[in-house]
Amino acid sequence: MGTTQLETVPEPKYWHLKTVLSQALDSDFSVGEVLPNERDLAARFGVARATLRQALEQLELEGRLQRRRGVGTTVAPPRVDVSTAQYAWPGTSGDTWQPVDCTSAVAPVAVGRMLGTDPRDELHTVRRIRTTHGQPVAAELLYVPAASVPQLPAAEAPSGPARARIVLRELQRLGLEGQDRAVELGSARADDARELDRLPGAPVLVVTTRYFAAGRTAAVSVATYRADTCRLTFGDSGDLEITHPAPA
Amino acid sequence: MGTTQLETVPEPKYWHLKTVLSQALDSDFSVGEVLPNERDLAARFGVARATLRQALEQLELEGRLQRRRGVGTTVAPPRVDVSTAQYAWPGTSGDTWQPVDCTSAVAPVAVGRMLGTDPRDELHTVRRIRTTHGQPVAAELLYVPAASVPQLPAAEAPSGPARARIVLRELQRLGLEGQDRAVELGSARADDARELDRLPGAPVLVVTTRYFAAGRTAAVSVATYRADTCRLTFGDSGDLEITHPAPA
DNA sequence: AAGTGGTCTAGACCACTCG
DNA sequence: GAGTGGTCTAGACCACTTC
Repeated sequence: MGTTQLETVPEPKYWHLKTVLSQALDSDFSVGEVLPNERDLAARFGVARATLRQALEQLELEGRLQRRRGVGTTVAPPRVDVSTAQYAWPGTSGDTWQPVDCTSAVAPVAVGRMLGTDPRDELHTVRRIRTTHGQPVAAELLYVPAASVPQLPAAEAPSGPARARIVLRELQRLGLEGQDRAVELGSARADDARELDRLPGAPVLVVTTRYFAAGRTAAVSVATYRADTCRLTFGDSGDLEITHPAPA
Repeated sequence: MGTTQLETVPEPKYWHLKTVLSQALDSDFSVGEVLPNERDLAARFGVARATLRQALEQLELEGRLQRRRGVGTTVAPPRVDVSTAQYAWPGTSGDTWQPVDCTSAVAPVAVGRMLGTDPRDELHTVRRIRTTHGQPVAAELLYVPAASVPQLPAAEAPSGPARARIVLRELQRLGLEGQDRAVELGSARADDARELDRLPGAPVLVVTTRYFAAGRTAAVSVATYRADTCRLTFGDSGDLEITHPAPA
């Protein structure tokens, strides 16, 4: 028989450490509890601080821990389920987004391609944020070509949230013919990071939505969700809005 | 007026480095091209190798780079769109999954809770992998309680892919009443990592699907997609392309 | 055997929060 | 000002791929 060499592979220290810590979190800690600081933990496990941090980073990525500079490391609550299932224009009554601002700017190339607009054209760019349980979970930029909101009063428009709401209202005059979503991993840009109360580069789930109306792509939304705290739910087909079939 | 201190914040080196590299990738490199090795790059930018690696890690996370031990760092192709929109039992004709194996094992606690089974019960556990363009993109474990496939021949069943296909076939006898999806960030377990040709701990998008039939949760699937190479698409409502289970 | 990325160390300093 | 996590360094060795 073959000398299979099965698992002679030395497991990296940080990987083993992560497993040990993960079990400790399950058994010896409760949500919100603070862990010993990194220097103490590293000493306790007999590893360098950088190695310990590699384990902590993974646990934070998995939503098990929460680390805040100047404060400490705490046990994170379970991830929040946030729904992305709504089939409607943004700003329709019932959604949980809050308009923050609205500016004019050229779109990123990827967005410009989806909209089929001239890359040099300025678009209405609506900033919205989404919170649940008082915590910010997502920051969004909604790109609306001028052609999609032809009746928008041009010059005398106000700024800030008021202007954002006007653009959303105008958008809703169009008949929504379909929409389209994609999810991918990204890292937070500086402005998104600030809205989400995270450091730049923090891992985020980027949800790109295309809204179709009048036979073309009428708007594109790029929403970045905190990957550490969020689980995105898609109330698929079948009986929509299955809340909780769990027996009490 | 307030001395606002606006942006006195020193940008971290690795963050700036990432920006510079990102622009260089856009202008001076093409897909598949190999970058100089990490020691050279670090020297060229006048930083420690660890700092350079921090920038490379982020770019890999964003799907811009691909790194392989013993080989080098190459410019990654754009992410692949993979659809998760199918409304049907797993294994229905037309899906792109390939059954690999089927074992009996107790489910993870989270899965057990969704199924409402006794945590000590053994479930049929079907292993499948999904490939596109010859590359593995996802590994799945499908958990099927014995109660969901009552007519499954018990003892004399074969093993491997054949057994997996039998379980899938039995499952399709049930009428699918609904399904439910959630997406979150995770890190690859050792077994998934092997199937996905990545190292353990690699970032993955975890898609959890609940299948409802006979008034309860009849099966649960946990699929882990390579976060570096995949964009998950959800062909939402509007014009939906629901593939209904074919009446056999 | 040579060259690559992956892991690990033992330090240092910085930015932030809080009492 | 004390304590925390975040950044950075300059090394070392290991696992893997390729020639």
